[in-house]
Order: sequence, then structure tokens, then C-alpha cells
Amino acid sequence: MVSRNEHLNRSHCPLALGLDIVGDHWTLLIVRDLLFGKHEFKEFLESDEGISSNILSDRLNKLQAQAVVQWIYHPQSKKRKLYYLTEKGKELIHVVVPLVRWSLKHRTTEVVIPADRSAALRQGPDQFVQSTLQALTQWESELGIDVNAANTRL
Amino acid sequence: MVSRNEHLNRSHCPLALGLDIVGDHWTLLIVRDLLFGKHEFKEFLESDEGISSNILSDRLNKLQAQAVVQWIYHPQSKKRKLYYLTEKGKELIHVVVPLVRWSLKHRTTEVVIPADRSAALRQGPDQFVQSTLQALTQWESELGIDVNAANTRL
DNA sequence: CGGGGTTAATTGCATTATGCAAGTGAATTT
DNA sequence: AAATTCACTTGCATAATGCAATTAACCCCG
Repeated sequence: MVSRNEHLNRSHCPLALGLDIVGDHWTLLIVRDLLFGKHEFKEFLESDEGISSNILSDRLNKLQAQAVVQWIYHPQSKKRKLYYLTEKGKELIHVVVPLVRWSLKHRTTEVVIPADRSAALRQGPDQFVQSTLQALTQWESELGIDVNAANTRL
Repeated sequence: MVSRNEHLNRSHCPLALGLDIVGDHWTLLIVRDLLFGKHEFKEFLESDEGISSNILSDRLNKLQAQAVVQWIYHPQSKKRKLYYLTEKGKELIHVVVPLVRWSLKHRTTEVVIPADRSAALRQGPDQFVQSTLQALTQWESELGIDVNAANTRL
């Protein structure tokens, strides 16, 4: 298994502990996809950054181990899994959005955001966070997902 | 040289671009130290996480290349360097603080913060950000540092 | 049913990054 | 001038990553 020593507990600094979970090249990109409406393995693979399937698999497992992500079977197909963010995972939006804003403010290369998301961002960060989370809650209720429920797959 | 492909430009997503700069295990820990009053190579090495000198050297170089960090000689000694955050670098506090808060909220293991910093955090995140940046500005003015000046060492 | 296509991975292997210990060289202290 | 400090650099073992190919379970369609 591809695996970084995630329980190393390098220190008792909360930042270090947070970085043990999200401090790598890929994890927050998966969280981004989950925040913005992607839910399947295949969809994550299709994102522009081109994550490879072994890394994706590894990160999804680690995120589950950290109670950031869970999944259910697709209601129409037992071979598809629908990954979703727990409440803990959704709260990473408060990290993702500031990093996006920092990046937008200090970009040296061209940056592209989907038109709808760009429009939503222009409404201000708090509005953006609220509408993003709102959309997720909507999706969850359609599938009967409770993001606070304990994970039964561990 | 230890080096990740930092100009890979995996996508035009601002999050991905941000992660190309701070998306690893060590970079934000160095930024943390710089935010909270450490300025010398030796001081970073002494932090609890135990970064090794080759990684530290590599990350400091990359942060300079990204205009996040610069340095001056210590006024009393030509062999010591004082690293400091540029304005761009200081603004990473808006990423660091939410990650710390997320980590504190969802910790499963014990977490320890220096007493003074813990007290400052209790005043609320905005207060904490302001007082932290204020302390940095104070330090900079004592050394005649302009965090907006272009880097003359590139 | 049963063969082909999907989905979610896993495996093998080359490349790259990391971690550790030791070493270097300039500057400073004694 | 010798010893020490500081900021690195080097060498080398180990671990993580990237890529292509493969697998196994499931679904769909005739």
C-alpha cells in the first residue's frame, strides 16, 4: 500500500496534526471535488489535475480513516460508490476557500474557475461557503445521507 | 537537489496552484514559525516536528522563489540570516488559522499550544490574526524591513 | 444466460522525494 | 589560531509517487 506515516504525531501542534491529514498535493483537491458536487471515483479521476487511481484510492482510504469522508452505494448500482464529506470534512471548506482566495490574490499564472463558481465567489466568501454547503445538504437529503452518522465501514 | 516539480501547473484551478506552493508536510510549519517569531535556520530546525536541514533548505528556497519568504543578514552577524515573510507570505495566516481551528475542533489526540498563543486565540480568530500580524510588523520596523520590497536576491 | 463494457480498485515497476548522518566552508568567538 | 556556530550540502537508504497494465465485481443488452 502507498502510505505515508499518518499517525506519526510529529508534534502536539494543531497545525502539524491538521497537515498530517490534509498536508499533501492531492487530499484537498479531492475535498474540493467533494465540496463541488463530484462523488464518484471515476469523477475524481477525470478532474483536470489527473490524479492516478492508486493515489486516489489511497487518499480516499486515509480520508475515511480520519472520518473526513464516507460512502454509500449508488442507489441504482451496487458497483458504484458515492463518496461524501462528513460534517468534519465539509468544514474543510473554511480552509479551502481562504487558500483559493490567497491564490487568486497572488497568482502569477492564469487561473480559471468555472463560471458559476466564479459568480458565486463574487458574492463574497461567506455567501460562497453558505451556498456551497447548502447545495451539499440538498444532495445529501435526496439520498438520505446523515453526515454526522458514525462510519459503519471501519 | 531535493525538488518537487513546482511549476507543473497541474491545472488552472487556484486551489491546485496554491497547493503547488503550500501543499506538503513542511511548508506551512515553516510559515507558522515565521508568523510566530522565529526567523533563523537554526530556530526552524529546533521546532518540535524535527525537520531535517536538507528539507528545510529546500523549502526555504522554494518559498523564496514564490516570493513568500525573503531574508536579510542579522545586523550583528554576517553568518546569520533572518528570514521573514513577505506580505504575500503573511497573508497565509488566513489559511493557517482556519486549519488550526479545524484541527482543534476535530482533534482525536491531545493538542498543545503555547500558553500565550492559546490565550490570544481565545480572544477570537480575527483578534488573533491582528495581534500576530501586529507583532510581526513591530519586529520588521525594528529591523527596517519592508515586506513589500522586491527580492534583490533572485 | 453470457459476453462486453463499467467501476473501483490493485499490482508492478521506474522515478522522485524524504529522512538521517555526516561533512563543508565561511564567520565568529575564545 | 583553534574551536565553535551557522547555514547549508552530500551521500545513501527508505518511502512515496506516477504510469501502465491488470483484476474483480457488477451491470447491461441481446
